[in-house]
Amino acid sequence: MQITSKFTIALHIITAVDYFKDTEKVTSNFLAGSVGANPVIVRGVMSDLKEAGIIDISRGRSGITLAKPLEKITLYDIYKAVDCVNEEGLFHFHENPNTECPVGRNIHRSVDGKLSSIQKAMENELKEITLSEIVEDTKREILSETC
Amino acid sequence: MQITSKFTIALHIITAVDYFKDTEKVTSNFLAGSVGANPVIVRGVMSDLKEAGIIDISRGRSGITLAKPLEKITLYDIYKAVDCVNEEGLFHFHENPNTECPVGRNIHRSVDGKLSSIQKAMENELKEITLSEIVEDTKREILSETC
DNA sequence: AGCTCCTGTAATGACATATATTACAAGGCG
DNA sequence: CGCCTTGTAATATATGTCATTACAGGAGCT
Repeated sequence: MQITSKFTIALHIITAVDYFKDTEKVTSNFLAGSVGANPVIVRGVMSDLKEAGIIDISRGRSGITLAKPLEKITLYDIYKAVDCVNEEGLFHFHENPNTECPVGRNIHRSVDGKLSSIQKAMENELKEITLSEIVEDTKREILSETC
Repeated sequence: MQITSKFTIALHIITAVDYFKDTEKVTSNFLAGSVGANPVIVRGVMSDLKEAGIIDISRGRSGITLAKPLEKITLYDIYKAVDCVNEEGLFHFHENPNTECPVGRNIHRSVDGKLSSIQKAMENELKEITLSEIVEDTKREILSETC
């Protein structure tokens, strides 16, 4: 079980949009080349990010730009935008516990709250990290390569 | 993306083993009836729990017993036992970032640590909850039914 | 205005994973 | 010894992810 790679692709896209904004025309094809994925996948992620108000997209020859400053974009925003986890939650409860069994009838109620508080704990961590940290770290890595 | 239902099935199994230990012969078939899943699935989870030293299984006519007191079993133990998340981690990094692109070459390094600290945060929450809480809560729910 | 480049999106296929199901071998308890 | 149970392989189905092809439609450039 793993969270869809659309999540890390989104991080890659935003980082690349910022990094190349002055030197390249940033399009889905360009990004697909950097990410190593199919342009259609990249467009799908772009679409999610646009809906979430994180990037702006223009159809002509302009390319993609950030709609917010990097410090105002958190990992949680991305996580929500690309729909990492569905409405049922991170944990998948088995579907058909037997309602004729006292345990089967009640385990769901007794466990649900605990599981969603665990999920919330993870989501709160996601809210603590902004894209500016990721972009800064990546730039630092790039600089230290050349030494 | 969701964590396999083997996790909640394991919680159900342990709760039922404790709840029925004095009144029923607890076998994979009996448990499968309560869980509402196939006996083979239940045996698979049982097998995982046995390997992790959480339950004891005998093949004869005995059934299943807990190998540890409930207070010493945490959700994290179960999570590890049923292999909810593989070695690569909770997040799935896209496989082929372009090494000829400075961003593609470095994003992995810059993001990895952050993602694994988020995963750890969730796992730490799992360590905080013991099976005795779950069993107690379930029993409380069962009692409050009859009012 | 027209051309070109780009995004938006549907349709399809390959592949992996989750769960169900059948079937049978093998081990322990009475 | 015989029965009941677990252990496990093989197979089927459903679902989800990602790749790929194809094409319609919008935006800017000339």
